[in-house]
Amino acid sequence: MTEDDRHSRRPRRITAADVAAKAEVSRSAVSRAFTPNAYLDKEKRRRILQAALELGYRPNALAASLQGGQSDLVGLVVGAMTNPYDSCWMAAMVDRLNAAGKWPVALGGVGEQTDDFALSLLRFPLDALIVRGGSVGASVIESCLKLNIPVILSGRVVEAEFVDCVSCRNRTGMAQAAEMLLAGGRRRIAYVGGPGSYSSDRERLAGLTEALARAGCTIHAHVTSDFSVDGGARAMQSLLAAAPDHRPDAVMCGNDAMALGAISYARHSAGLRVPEDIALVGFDDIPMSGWPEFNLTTLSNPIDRTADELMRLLIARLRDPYRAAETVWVEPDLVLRGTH
Amino acid sequence: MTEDDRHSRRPRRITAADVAAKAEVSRSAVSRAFTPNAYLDKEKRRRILQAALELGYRPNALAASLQGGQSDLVGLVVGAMTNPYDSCWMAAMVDRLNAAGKWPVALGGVGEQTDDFALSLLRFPLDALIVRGGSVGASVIESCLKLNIPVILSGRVVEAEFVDCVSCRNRTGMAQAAEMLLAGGRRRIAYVGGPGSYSSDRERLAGLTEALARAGCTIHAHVTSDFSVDGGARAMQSLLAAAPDHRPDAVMCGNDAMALGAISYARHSAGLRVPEDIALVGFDDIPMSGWPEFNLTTLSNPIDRTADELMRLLIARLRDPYRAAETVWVEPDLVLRGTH
DNA sequence: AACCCCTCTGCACACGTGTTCACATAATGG
DNA sequence: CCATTATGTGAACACGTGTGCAGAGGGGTT
Repeated sequence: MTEDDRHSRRPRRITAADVAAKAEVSRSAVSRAFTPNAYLDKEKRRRILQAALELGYRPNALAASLQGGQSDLVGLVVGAMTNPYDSCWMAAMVDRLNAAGKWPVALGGVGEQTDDFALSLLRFPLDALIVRGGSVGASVIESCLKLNIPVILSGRVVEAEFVDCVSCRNRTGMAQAAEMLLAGGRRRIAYVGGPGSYSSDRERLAGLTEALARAGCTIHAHVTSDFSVDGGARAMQSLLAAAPDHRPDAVMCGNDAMALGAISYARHSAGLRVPEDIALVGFDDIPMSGWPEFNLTTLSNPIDRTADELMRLLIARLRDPYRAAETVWVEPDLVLRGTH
Repeated sequence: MTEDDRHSRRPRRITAADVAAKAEVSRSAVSRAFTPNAYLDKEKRRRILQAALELGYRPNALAASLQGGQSDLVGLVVGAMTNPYDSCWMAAMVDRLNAAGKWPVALGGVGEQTDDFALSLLRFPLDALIVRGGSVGASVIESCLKLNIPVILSGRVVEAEFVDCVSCRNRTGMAQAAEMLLAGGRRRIAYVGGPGSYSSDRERLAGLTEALARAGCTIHAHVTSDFSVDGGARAMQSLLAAAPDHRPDAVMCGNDAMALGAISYARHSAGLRVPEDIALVGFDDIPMSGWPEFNLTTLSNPIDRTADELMRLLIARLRDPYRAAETVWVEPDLVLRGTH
């Protein structure tokens, strides 16, 4: 060992062999001391655990997982973590995974770069990969399946073996909200959506379009944005740039974040009254939407229910890797507040 | 292999041996094909990579890390992920860690349970553990050091070998804000803090107390809450329960989340004008505080700067595990908006 | 005494990878 | 022609763990 090595090389982790040496037993005995139902003399086990405690020893979970068991690592691909819904979703999932003894390896961001990251993530022997929305491409899912890593999707449905899904019924939910607006006399209904690449966004748009068609209307305007608060404000700005009698009398947003930005712009920048001058409806029912400042009418996209189902699918998949793929549909509820 | 095994046992992951068999080369050659500067026939490497692509093979990072290298796994302990500041902090860290080729293993929650979780997390050979605020106890830090896992703290300072820290100058920042309120004529200044177990909260309270003392004042009231929006609203409710001439004319909050809840309660439930009837100051400058609905005067606790420094400390620590512990202080800026 | 069961223990292996080592072949230089 | 170097290759090992296997005792039963 050179001088350089001694100083820059990382110090070794304490191993079972170190504990064995200190407790003057074999290395096997140390391993057995940490295995609940293994034959081991009581006194010996006590001595080993004592030595382990003093040294701060913990079995290396990675080395153990090499033996063919589970690694307890679960990939968690979140979309845009600055988005309030995604961030709540992540909090809910991290809590549940921790409680179930699983460890989420987090991956954020959106776009092509995320695909590259996700592929690097697959270097780890994950028990499963949980993906929020359309944050990764089909190639990632394909790679997972080749590696025998089960995939669980939240907010998107892909029909494939070993791919379980939880999704909200976007179309019927959106239609329900549109009918409510029509019943309230609104006729010039605009839609502020996200990038067309998101299937959830396409479904929400479809639900709106169909409900309007049933009432003999068409969509008044369609602006695409980016699911962010600022993006919602910009979208509202462009909608209000039309001549006054061509302005929409209601705006449905693809998610709550954009709806909040839109409300803010309408009230504080355009000086409009909500809902008197213009109605606004969101989608997701994030906590902020219930605050008195916004009091947003929206569709609930229940995170707790979704997270519970995701965990149920995960556990079931780990118990039986060959079970048939399952898709769970979650019903959105119309939450009537003060902006319609 | 029994019938039961075939159906319930998890399918094996593709290994280098599988690729070697398919490409009709030795397993060593496969390993070399994925090592940039290894001697290997060009044509052979091409054939191996082709076979790997078809099988979807990826080297198992865990097995590789057994050799003594880095695992590229970094523990990331977040406090309350539903808290907007913590959630922004997490987003910033996850993005940076991904970009640096590190993988955050996330752990949320607060309290004793978190300590247990954190200890389980240490079963993995982490390159480092990054901890936000006071979310884990001293025993966890001690365990890390025994296992030679470096610890990096954000928002708390612990003086110990191999423990690097990034912290905001809470005391001077808070004092600066208090002086601004005093200069504006406020005299009955109350504080809404978090649980006293948080050192950042104690420092903020100390800064306020000192500034008041210099002006010959004392703190008007001190309510402890939980750093949440709802908690801020409840705290404001209890402050306003006093007889009108004993109500505070200014409230400083331990973080922005509580300040937003307090504003909301003051305006919508108590019918007060902010800042005419009562001034409000927060701490953190989360994005929401800049929205026109709130327009909160606050102290910036710059997340980008903090995250950059945390990453710098991480990289430096991995490069030289024996370097001296370093503490970085980040200066908060007073952000004057409309609530003071 | 002969036999068996139960408890306890250490050796040895497997897991998947990167790398060292010894060796083989080809190319180059004199 | 030989000597030297450059390039390519597979066997073997180390990493840290859990467990199968065989053996060693001890105690009880026939």
